[in-house]
Amino acid sequence: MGLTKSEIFTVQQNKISLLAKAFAHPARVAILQHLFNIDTCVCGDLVNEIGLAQPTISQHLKELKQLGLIQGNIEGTSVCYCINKENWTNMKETLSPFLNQDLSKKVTCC
Amino acid sequence: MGLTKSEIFTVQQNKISLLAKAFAHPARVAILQHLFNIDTCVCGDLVNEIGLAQPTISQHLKELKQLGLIQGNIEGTSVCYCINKENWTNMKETLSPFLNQDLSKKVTCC
DNA sequence: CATATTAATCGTAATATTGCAATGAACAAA
DNA sequence: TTTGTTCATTGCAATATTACGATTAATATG
Repeated sequence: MGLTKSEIFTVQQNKISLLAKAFAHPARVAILQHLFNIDTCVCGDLVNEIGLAQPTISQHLKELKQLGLIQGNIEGTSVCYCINKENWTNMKETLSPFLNQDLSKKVTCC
Repeated sequence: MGLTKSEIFTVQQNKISLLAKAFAHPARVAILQHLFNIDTCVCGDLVNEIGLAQPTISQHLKELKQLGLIQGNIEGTSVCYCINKENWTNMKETLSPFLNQDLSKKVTCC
């Protein structure tokens, strides 16, 4: 086994879990925070910033790019990464109904 | 390898990634949604509701319980699960600064 | 052209996660 | 006590993820 049974869940449930997976590793959280903190796009200083090897960072960047949360273009010898604003907003709109489910009616009965 | 290097990241980054991991599987998303949707606590109908075997559901419940997002008490032969309101609120407060980082200053420069 | 720089990709090893059959523990009911 | 019900735990197999050395590809620079 070890294979998630995506087909028995709704599209929304799968979407939420895929987006959450992006944040489910501290390196990816750190990468995204760094992309938010710097003024310009990042051009390769992520490897120095975070203490992981270059192929590892590259792999995390690839995952974030595949999800659309970041984007990157080739800029001479280096690649320029930045947050994809539109998709970041869409991500929040997908997660929001789930995270902000109504707690007021809930009774802590156990 | 295959071992996340938690020690090189901040406490906050690790905290965010651990919480995100709770939502990084559609079964756990479905379980939490179900606990929100029903009026009372759930007493074992999760296995019927979601199409996974009982040990699998039990395992996902255990992870959610360890994170504090749900709580459960023994109630006769069955166990009663519900959302832990306080910890759910805390979780949102932990994720919020990360998810709601300021996009307005960002320029999509690549 | 030769060399340096930067980042992606490949290959591989180690650990983590997912899923379930089998079993066990606790309790209720006959 | 015996049986049935419900859920946790164990043990195991399969897949996924994480990490990095080695290599490759692309482009600067001398």
